Amino acid sequence: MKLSSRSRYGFRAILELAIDYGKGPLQIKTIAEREDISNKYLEQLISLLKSSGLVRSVRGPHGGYELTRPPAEVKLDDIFMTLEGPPISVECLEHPEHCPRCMDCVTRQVWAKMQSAMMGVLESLTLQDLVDKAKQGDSSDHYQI
Amino acid sequence: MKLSSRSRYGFRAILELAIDYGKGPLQIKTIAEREDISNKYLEQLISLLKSSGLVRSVRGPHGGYELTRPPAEVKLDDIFMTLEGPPISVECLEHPEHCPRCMDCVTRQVWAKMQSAMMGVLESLTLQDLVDKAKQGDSSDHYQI
DNA sequence: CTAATTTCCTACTGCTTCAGTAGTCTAACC
DNA sequence: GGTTAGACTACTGAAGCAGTAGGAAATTAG
Repeated sequence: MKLSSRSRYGFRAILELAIDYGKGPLQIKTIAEREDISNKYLEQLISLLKSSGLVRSVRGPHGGYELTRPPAEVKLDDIFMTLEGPPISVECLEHPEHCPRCMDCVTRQVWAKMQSAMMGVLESLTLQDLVDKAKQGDSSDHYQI
Repeated sequence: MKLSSRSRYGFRAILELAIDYGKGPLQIKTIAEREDISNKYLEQLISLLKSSGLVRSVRGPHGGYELTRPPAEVKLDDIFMTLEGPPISVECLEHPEHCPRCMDCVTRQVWAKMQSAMMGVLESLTLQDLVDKAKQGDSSDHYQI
């Protein structure tokens, strides 16, 4: 159950968009530099976010990407589902009719519990929460000598 | 984040061992038949469980496998870690020194939360819990007309 | 109109992991 | 000593990951 770098990079990228929300579009190469991600690869990841409607693009000079909604209205589960799909994806969770013993399958209940535990975390957080935490971390740096 | 069939099969197999705990060793082919898993593949999965100490083997005729401890003493996180490794494995969670920005990385905190949410579920359950649920499911079948 | 800038789209590639399959070897029991 | 189990190693097709590459299309500035 390794987390893909698609998710890791994707989250960091959209967090940059959240931090700069309201300041106009942010370009791929800017994000790529800040987060030290390959330009071309990041392009694909952001296009995922775009096709799911979380992000909007502006083409041409001074173009780039920006969030379609304010960070406070973007829950992390939307992002995760876009980049990674359902956490703990199992055939019998998504298509119960597929497995004949599904109804009384005990292990299935375990997967379901794990899945809802993860979703609980993701649903309880918004991009704004992350932005706040990030800024909080920044300001603590100012106290350094 | 798809759950591997290694975990799915492995859990179902060790659950069979838990159900028959105390009745002597259970053979690969028996488990394979009951759970409809390839004989040879199951062999490998059980050897994983064996090498982590959860399961013991008896060779020769009337041999097979059995749990080393009673089901009530086997927490699900032991099994999961053996079969699948840490849930949401990320380099920066296991080796924080690897990433320079780890200390104030906000996304890292999200992965950590998700991981502990999943571990919480797995640590709160034992094989005995699954056995009880499975038997409960069985007895409810008896009420069918 | 044109050139520059930026996103958009598709294809390709090396690598690793998954999900098995196959075959032989070793231990235990009768 | 033969049968019945597990033990161990190697191999394989398929899929997904993590990029790389290259050009097309849109937008803006001059």
